[in-house]
Amino acid sequence: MAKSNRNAHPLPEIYDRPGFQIRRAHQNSVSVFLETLKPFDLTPTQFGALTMVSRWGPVSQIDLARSLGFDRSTTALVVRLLVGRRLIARMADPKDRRKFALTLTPAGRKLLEGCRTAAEQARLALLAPFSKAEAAEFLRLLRRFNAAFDGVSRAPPVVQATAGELVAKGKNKPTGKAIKTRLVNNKTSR
Amino acid sequence: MAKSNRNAHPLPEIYDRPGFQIRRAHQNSVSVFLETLKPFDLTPTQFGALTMVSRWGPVSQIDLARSLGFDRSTTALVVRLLVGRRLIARMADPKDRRKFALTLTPAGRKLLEGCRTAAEQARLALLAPFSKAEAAEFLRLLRRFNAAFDGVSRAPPVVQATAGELVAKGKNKPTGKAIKTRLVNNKTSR
DNA sequence: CTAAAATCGTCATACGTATGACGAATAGGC
DNA sequence: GCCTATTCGTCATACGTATGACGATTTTAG
Repeated sequence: MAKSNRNAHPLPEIYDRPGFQIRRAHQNSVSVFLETLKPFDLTPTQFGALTMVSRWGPVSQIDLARSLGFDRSTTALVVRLLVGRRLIARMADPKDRRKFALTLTPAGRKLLEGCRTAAEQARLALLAPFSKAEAAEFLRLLRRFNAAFDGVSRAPPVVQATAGELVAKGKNKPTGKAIKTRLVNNKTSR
Repeated sequence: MAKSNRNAHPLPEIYDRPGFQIRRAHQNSVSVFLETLKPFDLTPTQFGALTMVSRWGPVSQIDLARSLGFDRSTTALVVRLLVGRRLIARMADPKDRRKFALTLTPAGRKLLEGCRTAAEQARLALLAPFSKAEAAEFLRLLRRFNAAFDGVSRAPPVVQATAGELVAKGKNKPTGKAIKTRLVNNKTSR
C-alpha cells in the first residue's frame, strides 16, 4: 500500500495495458486496410458489410449486424452509405414488413470482386510482422479473447451458420438463458 | 479463377481476417473498460490522457498526442472534454506561445487516484480469458504487431522516455531518416 | 382473438478517430 | 535581421461505433 511508485519506471504502465495495445492494433489495421484498398474507397467496415451481403443473399439489417458484430444502428449507417453509393440495394421484405432485404447491386458485386486481390494483400500485410506460427497464434489468441467477451449486447455475434440461416447466441429458445452473463456484461454504456 | 466458391464453407473468410478479430477485440476491450469504470465515467481514451498528463507534469497537446498515439486533432477533442470537466487545466506555455501546458487539476488527480483499483480490475478482466503464459504471449504479439506498423503518421508513437522528455521516433536529428518507411505507410487516408 | 412482449429499423446524441486546410508562432538558413 | 520551413492548435468534415427512445410490426401468451 505504501505508494512505492518510485518512478524509476519511466513509462507509465499504460503501455502494458492490453486495451492500449489493442487500440493501437486497431488503428494500425484500419490504416493498412485503407491504404491498400484506397483505389476502391472502401473501409474495413464497408468491405465486411459487402462481403456478408454477398454471401447471405437477401439479408436483413439485423442479421447483417449480427454477422459482423455491429450494433443495429451502426449497421443502419453503413448500409445507408452503401446504398447511397449504389453498391447495395434495399427492398422491403414481403414476409416481414419490419425488415429490409439487402442484396448487392451489380456495381456492388463488381467492386467486391475487383478488390479481392487488394483485400488479400491487406490481410497478408497485417500478418507480415509474424512468422507463420506466430500469425496462427495471434489469431488463435484474438479468437479466444473475443469468444470470452462475446456476450450480452445489442450486437451479439454470430455463432455458426447452419445452412442459410444466421443463428445468434442466446436466440434459441431451448436452453433459454444459461449462456446469459458469461463473464462480463458486454453492454457498452457510457 | 473458376468461381469454385461452392459454399460448403458456411462462414465467409471474413472471420479469418486479422483486422476483423482486432476490431472485435477493440470493441470488447472498450466495453469491459467502460463497464468497469462506469462509476468514474471515464473512457479508455480519457483515462489514458489523464494518466499521461499526470506523469508528464505540464505537457503540450502534441506531446500528449504522441505519447498515446493519437492524432493531434483527436487529442484536442479529448483535452477539450477533460478541460470541460475540470479534470485538466490548460495554461499558455510562456516558453512557446504555440503550446498549451496541460496539468491535472486537484479534481483530476483525485479522480485518477480513485479509479486505480477499477482500472486494474479492468486490466485483469481483459486478461482473464488467458493463462498467464498466454496473456504474456498475447501482449508480446500485440506489441510486435504495433511495432511493425508504428510508422509515418500524424500520430507517431513514442519510443522511450529518456528522462522527463518525450522522444518521438524520427524526431532526433542524429540518424536522420533510416527508420522512415518501415513497411507500410501508416497514413490513414480516406 | 386480443393484449402484452419482442423485434426491426430509425433518430438524436455522444464519443473516438482521422484528413486536409489554416492561422499563429517559432526556428533555421543565409 | 529576414524569409521560409516547420510546428502547434483549431476547424470543418467524415466515418465508426454505441446508447436510449420511439414507431411500426410481428409474435406469443391467455
